[in-house]
Amino acid sequence: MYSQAAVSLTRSQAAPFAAAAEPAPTLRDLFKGQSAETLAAGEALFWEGDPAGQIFDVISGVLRVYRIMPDGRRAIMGFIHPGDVLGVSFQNRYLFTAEAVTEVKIRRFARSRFFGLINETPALRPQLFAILCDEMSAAQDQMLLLGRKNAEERVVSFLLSVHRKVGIGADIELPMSRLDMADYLGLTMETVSRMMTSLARRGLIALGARHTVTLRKLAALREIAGHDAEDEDIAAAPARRAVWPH
Amino acid sequence: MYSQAAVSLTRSQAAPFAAAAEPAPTLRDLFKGQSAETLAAGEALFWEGDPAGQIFDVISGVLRVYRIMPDGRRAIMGFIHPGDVLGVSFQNRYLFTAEAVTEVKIRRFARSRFFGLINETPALRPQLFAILCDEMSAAQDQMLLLGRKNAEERVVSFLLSVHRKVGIGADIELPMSRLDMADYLGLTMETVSRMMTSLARRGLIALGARHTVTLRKLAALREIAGHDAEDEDIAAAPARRAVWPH
DNA sequence: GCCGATTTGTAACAATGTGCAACACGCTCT
DNA sequence: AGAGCGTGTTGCACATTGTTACAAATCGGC
Repeated sequence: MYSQAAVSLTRSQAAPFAAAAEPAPTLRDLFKGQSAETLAAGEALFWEGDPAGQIFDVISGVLRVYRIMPDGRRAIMGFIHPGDVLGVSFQNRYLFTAEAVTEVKIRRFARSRFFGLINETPALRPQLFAILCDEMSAAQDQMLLLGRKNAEERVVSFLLSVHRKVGIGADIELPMSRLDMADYLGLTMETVSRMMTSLARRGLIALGARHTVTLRKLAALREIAGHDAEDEDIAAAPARRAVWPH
Repeated sequence: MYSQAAVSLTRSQAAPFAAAAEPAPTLRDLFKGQSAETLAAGEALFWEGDPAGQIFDVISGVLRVYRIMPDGRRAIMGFIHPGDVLGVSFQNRYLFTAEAVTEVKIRRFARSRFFGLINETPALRPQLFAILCDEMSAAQDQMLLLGRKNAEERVVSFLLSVHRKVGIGADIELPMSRLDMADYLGLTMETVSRMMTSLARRGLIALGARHTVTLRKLAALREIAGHDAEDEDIAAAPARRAVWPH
């Protein structure tokens, strides 16, 4: 579940590098030696405009990344989950703020060292490229959602994408607030709430404890979301192999 | 003017590579040897789902890149201008259709060869990275626009971004139709039309021949667009130097 | 330079989503 | 267990944008 700036490597690194001379390192291996840090819910990891000095491996918890307009309007560009790498696609400065939604555990890595290793290690380059392509792909999905889907479609698309990313059976956890969802989906808190209620009333979902939702009729939900969303599992999986394009 | 998948290198390649042993090649130099092709207005360069076999250097003309929903709704992800490189940020397949808005001249380059050269030529790698970062940055701007700006702000932001990209003095050319603009801005043709009329009535812009607009009060327009847009000239320019992050 | 086709502009009306306010629910603290 | 607070829900009036329909302007041929 992200539209931006972070991409799960659990899949992207799945490519077979058996042919390489030494055991091919994966990007996430780089973080192995780094010590873990903990952020409390609500704490910022970095701010829009900060010099982009580090990249981050998310071990646990969820973050939101967002930009704010001068008058206070907020647009959340994505939610960052465990397994995602955050802060890669910047040149000089971070272009959004990253903030913990829940308690979060991360590992840091200096960008200079990161790009030094990329430069020295051919096997890492397709993986970096894969991250950036996946980010773009997610951003495109989000532009389609924001530009052309109605409120219900947006909410359902969101639920399905969370389900795909971190769903356990038919249940999903939504650790973020309704306001976070609204700022991600280009809606208001109230509209999100109304859509959730409406979906529940029709038996498409069931609202459990606070942040838990059960997707009761996956097929119907996919129908509403309009292609993409969950089908991507099949459609996009091949594209996630981290092999240099050929 | 793009939100997606293509980035001008005229700026990105500006970094001084004087220190390099041999004259450092720039990405766009790669296309030098390729023969130019012409597309008529309305012709597609490639389709969403096609195997991503080539990248393209746009010499002249404008293209639109878009995705279509099963029911026909269309979301334009960006407009591609001369100097942009198109088709880079894909793994296996193109994720959108690219179609000529005007007559277009392009040069092709096989992706396999492209990435081979990237692998062999360290100086090209920061440039590729810069392209991808600029694409992400543009996509983020667009998500903010689609998620949180109203119709007037969207239209003004668009006019300013066209002005920044290809404006001559206060005049801009809008080769695309109102429908194209609408599908790019998440609005309807009629709303775009209304906003343009309203801006003209208030003297902020002047509507010339069909596809020509004069920005009469830049300051006021920038105020409406809400930060970003045109200020980026100053803010983002440093980020466009194609140096490997350090 | 004229004619038909296409695109754009305008206006009346409808619908979706918003804004506000009241209220309910659930969690935490004591 | 109960008070208090933050968060979520719901109803209603309203605004912005979408729809529909039609008029006007522009373009592309001939």
